[in-house]
Amino acid sequence: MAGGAREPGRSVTSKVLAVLGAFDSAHPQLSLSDIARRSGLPLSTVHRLVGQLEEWQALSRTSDGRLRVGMRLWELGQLAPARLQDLAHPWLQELFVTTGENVHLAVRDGMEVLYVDKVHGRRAVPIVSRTGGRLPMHPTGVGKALLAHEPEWFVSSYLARRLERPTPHTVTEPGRLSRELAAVRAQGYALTFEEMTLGSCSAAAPVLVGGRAVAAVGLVVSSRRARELKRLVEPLLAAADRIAHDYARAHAA
Amino acid sequence: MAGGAREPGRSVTSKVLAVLGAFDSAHPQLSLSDIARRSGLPLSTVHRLVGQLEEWQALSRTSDGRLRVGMRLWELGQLAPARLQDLAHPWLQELFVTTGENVHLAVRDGMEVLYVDKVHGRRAVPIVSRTGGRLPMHPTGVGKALLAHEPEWFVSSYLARRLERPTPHTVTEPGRLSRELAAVRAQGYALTFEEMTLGSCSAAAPVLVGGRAVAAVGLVVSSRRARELKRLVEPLLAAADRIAHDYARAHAA
DNA sequence: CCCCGGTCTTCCACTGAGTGGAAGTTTAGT
DNA sequence: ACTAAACTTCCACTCAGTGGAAGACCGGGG
Repeated sequence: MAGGAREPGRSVTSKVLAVLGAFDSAHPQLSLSDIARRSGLPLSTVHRLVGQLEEWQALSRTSDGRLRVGMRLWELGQLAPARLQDLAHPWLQELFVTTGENVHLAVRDGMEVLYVDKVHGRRAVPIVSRTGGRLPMHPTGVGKALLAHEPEWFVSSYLARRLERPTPHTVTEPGRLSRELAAVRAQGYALTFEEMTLGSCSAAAPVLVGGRAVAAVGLVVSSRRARELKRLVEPLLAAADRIAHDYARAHAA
Repeated sequence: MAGGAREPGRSVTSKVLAVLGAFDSAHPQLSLSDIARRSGLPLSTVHRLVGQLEEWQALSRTSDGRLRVGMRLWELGQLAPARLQDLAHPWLQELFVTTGENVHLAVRDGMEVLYVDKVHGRRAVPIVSRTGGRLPMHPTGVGKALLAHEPEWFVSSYLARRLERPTPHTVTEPGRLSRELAAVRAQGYALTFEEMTLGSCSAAAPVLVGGRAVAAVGLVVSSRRARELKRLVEPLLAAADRIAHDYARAHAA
């Protein structure tokens, strides 16, 4: 090779995955050189790999020539274990119908919440979360609901890190946060007010199976209508409960 | 190499993709040797690739040790162009609320329909389609709605092939099928009765933008309640229309 | 007009990552 | 205990992948 295999030798597969990994919810479309930068691979290598991925429709081009995840990957992604979503969706559905608000389902992944399903109507509040998206745990309702039911050691290692502060209302002080989590455990649900986005607030309940929170259901409403959240807590808890019930039954079988 | 590079030399990337491509909606979980068989790659190669993919959580193991698409790929898939889904979802939502039936959205991909979104309640009929799933066009409502608005040459090449016959009610005779398509064009929607699955029937309407069917909206109900479909056609057409309207507006911008 | 900063594409000589047949190991079924 | 199938490991060979560099392309501003 001219430049030749200088690198100690990463496997090709890991390079392919590095290219794909360059995409995330904050960067859904990238130029060739963006990918090279973000993956740390030489441009010529990225160029070749992208070409091959494009051929298979794992990546596709936007109208302005940038790259984005292709239909083929979406299709593949749909095959991922969907037990939780499948069984929860009808209940989210029902919750949406009774409340008319943004409804979503999230699980914990690492130190973040991962949104796995969402039901929303037309006049929904502009909402940050997106199916497949991630957010930190402490400023979100679902995040708090999940965090409150994690073991002690997990919570303290979460709090030990520097916590992001997306709005002035975000609670980042460890002492106050753990008192809040205790309250969430006690009352069975979490409330947030403009802690993630100015203009919206949320209520969330954990889906508890055998004492563990396997997921959380959240409602997001405009902060003008924050007082209405109280009214919505009951159906929210009911939905979380139903999902937990179905989940437990599905796992017994 | 012991056996060594006998093959003329496919790129590693293509092998990775061949492994992923072994998964489809009919085969969401596969054993190592299933993958080898389906991808045509030697077992030892598959073994290594799968190991690397697993490490990255592109694949994961089921409880019984078989492989399935991992969370990471699902997440990635969520980044795929979702304009259509995003804009259609609220209307599907609304259609579900007014009808209470299985609602889904499909597009044409090649000679098949690809289901891209679905809203369903609890007491839904067991339904074959699944988000990300594919079905042939002629036995499904959405398929007929889409096919009816394809250009002449496409329809004839579709009809020229040997058509599957999943139930005794499936219409496969080219003459009769093209007469049906003409009727669909004339009345603006398609009806099917147990053509794909015994026990369920459907109504579907194309989402027409500039004379082209960019997608189709479908309703599936139990065949016992087939007569009720008539009543549901009106909201169905309305939903398809709204989606078409939003779509056209989004594309103008 | 030309030059500059950026992005994308092509080239090519070298070499180690990938290869796959075969042998060994574990698992399941009879 | 025997058989068959699925899985894992091994290893010598070699070609697919490599990446630096040079070239093409595209605006935009002097």
